[in-house]
Amino acid sequence: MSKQKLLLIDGNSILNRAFFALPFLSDNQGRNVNAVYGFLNIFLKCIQDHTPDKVVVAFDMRGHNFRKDLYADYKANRKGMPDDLAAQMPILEEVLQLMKVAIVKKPGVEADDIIGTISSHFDGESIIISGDRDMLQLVSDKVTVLLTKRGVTEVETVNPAYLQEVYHLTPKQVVEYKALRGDTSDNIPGVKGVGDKTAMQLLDKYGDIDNIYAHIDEQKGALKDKLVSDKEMAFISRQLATIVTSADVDYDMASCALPTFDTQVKQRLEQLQFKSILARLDFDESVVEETIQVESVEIRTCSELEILVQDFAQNKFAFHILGDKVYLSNNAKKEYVVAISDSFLDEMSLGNFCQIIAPLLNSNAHKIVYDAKALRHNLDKMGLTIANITDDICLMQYLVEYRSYKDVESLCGANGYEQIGAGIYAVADKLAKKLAENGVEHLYRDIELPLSDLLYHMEVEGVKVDVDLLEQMSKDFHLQLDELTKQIHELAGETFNVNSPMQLSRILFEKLALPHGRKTQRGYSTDNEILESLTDKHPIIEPILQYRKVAKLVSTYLDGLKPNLKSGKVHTTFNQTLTSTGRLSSSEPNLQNIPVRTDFGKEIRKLFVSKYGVFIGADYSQIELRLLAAFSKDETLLNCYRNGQDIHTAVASDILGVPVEMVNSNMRRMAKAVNFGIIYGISDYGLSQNAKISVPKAREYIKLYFEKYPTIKSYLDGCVENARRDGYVTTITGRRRQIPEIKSSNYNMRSFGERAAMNMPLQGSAADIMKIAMLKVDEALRKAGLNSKIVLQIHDELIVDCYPEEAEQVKQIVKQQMESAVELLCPLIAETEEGANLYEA
DNA sequence: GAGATCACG
DNA sequence: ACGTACGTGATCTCT
Repeated sequence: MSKQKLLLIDGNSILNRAFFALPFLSDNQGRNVNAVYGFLNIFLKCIQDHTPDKVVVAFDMRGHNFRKDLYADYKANRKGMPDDLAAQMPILEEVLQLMKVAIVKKPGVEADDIIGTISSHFDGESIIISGDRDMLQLVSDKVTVLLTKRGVTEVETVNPAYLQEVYHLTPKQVVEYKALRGDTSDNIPGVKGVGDKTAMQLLDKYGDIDNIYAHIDEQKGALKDKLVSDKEMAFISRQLATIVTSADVDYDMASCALPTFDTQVKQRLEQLQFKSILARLDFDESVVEETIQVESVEIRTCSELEILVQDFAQNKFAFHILGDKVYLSNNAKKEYVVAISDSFLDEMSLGNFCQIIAPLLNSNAHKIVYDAKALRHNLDKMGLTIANITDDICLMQYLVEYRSYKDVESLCGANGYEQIGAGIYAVADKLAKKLAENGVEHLYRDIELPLSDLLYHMEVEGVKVDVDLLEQMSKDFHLQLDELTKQIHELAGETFNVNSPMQLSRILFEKLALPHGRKTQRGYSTDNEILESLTDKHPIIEPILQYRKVAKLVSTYLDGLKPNLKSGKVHTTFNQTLTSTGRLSSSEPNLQNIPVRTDFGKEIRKLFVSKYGVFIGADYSQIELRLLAAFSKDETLLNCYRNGQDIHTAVASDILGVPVEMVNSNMRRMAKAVNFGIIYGISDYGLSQNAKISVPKAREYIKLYFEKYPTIKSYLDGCVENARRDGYVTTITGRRRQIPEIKSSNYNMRSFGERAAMNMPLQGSAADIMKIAMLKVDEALRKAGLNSKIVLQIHDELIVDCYPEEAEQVKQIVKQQMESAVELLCPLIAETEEGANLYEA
């Protein structure tokens, strides 16, 4: 499991800041709730901005002596809490409890000590939010402190580098600084007469107060007198400022989950009249789940299983395999579990089980499953097949709420089911309702569900690899690598690992003192762009660039392919429920990123060869730009496509104001970059980077583009508006993507949300259309009695492994079906290619 | 396990 | 003034 992120909130500090920063704010009973409001605002903002996995709020408990009694006086001197603020404490605690947020407090332990203790014991990244500068001593590689500024929602993000740069302090020196300077707001006395400057000078020279007093004779005049007379104060102050990281507090990390927003929370916030908070939260309106009691029956004997099979065959039932257990259920309250033995001597041996269950799996009964495609592969290994899968809750969940549960247990668990058999059965009903509410039943039933079946067959079919050529290429490339390595080491004057960006950075920018670009965590960036800018500066660059290219190809596509080979074929896995836009992804091996852009890389494509004779490759021409034209109804672009004109040339002509005949390749390239930028949700900086032009120049092009195509501007603005209003955007089939970032107060996050809102309808609709096309192509091939098979989908491209005698017909079918997948305001064009391997096709 | 880098659409 | 293009996966090194 990856390292978790923990958000720790200094409850009193934030509540206090909010109270003094905000004007009176009345709830429905006329009580002031300004501090609660301010607290929740910053609390929710932090969760949104920092996406923690765990959240804890720490509070002081007033009325108890804090920390060492000796110093209690100083702390007790703090201004007592105004009644108006004290009255808000229980309200806040109540709201946090409703949100199921973990609250930690303990008599005699201060909130900052609680935070210090929890963060220092937490095995992951901690983010602390507080208004108290004492907290800065906790800053480390693993701990970031967000310091509230004057207002409340503005924060200063402090990490060790920032602390050094802005405050010129190390985390340890924070307490030393306080010991000298004091802090009136926190009633830390410090040394009278020592201010900011003096404290810094002293620390700079001596490091800490022990050392200052050890060399006290080096001081003179008034400063020495002040230091000597307040020596005790300095040490007391230091102790006061020091946060305890080993306090005795009880907390359970497992219960520190993210806040939940259910109907109860909503009602309470309505009473408090927190309208803006209500507007930004997505409430889970469903009734609060409780664990649902399920009767779980073990099936031990063959005769029991036989009876069950009889009973279920007329039915609708859920079926799942996990490890050596099989779960069956036709009822949300009861399930049957069969443990399959791997010993053929046992009653419930794999053989016996398969024999009995096979008729049920192939019966007409409606089967409800989790991840049908994986299940089919699983059954394959047992020599079983399954027919009539009518629901796949994994696909359903993906269409309702993208990528929230990664396995069947968590999906069932989230719906109150610990038993997955009954859970799958019950969840299917719930999700069916949600699909209907979201208007994506058609997408589910007519696209994703049948596609799962097609993808299964594509995966099984696999792609043949020319193993001899693979060995040959691997050998050749390794030789080249050795050669290059030798050359690089000679030019560097020492041996080092060229694969290590860190070592390479040292060689290039320290040893050879070449001009460096941006920094990374461990050195200076050595990526392609930087290296290319250095080609003229040193002869070592050229072989390094070459090395990089070859090493990548060898490790990923030659050596990396070998573990995936099964009898001369590779069988990728298409992930159907992973991307946020609705695209597929491919893994083990990824066959959606076989090199194509460079001649050198293209060689790799020769490794993938047709099993039946030839590959037919078919790709959509500029599908996303066509969708942009169609969705925005921009007549200029639509006509361009209707007349079969070159879009990039047309756009170049339009925005640069030159006749089409005058557009040169450079101008066309620029227009192409702009067109891509539009699809990605344009920004001047992004375009400038990609097109290698200045930011003002990029800005100018974007401005010209939108002036020329105002309908596109308003279409894209509309996407952003939709996302802001509804919290999501949709594709041509109604597929949704939630975009919570759009409401973020963080500029970067919000901008990202806006770009995603513009991109997703285009990228996602293209994905939808391709999925429809795949189903149509597959169906048409079978109807025509052809044996050629779709083997790959690469987003806008299909690869069919084809019998030579079927080639012409296949080509025609693929093109025809792809182009007619949906009806748009402009034509959809697919172009086909043919060849014995992926290089040619 | 995270970050850097680079392969693709 | 902010600091960026959208969507992925694999491999390597270093912590």
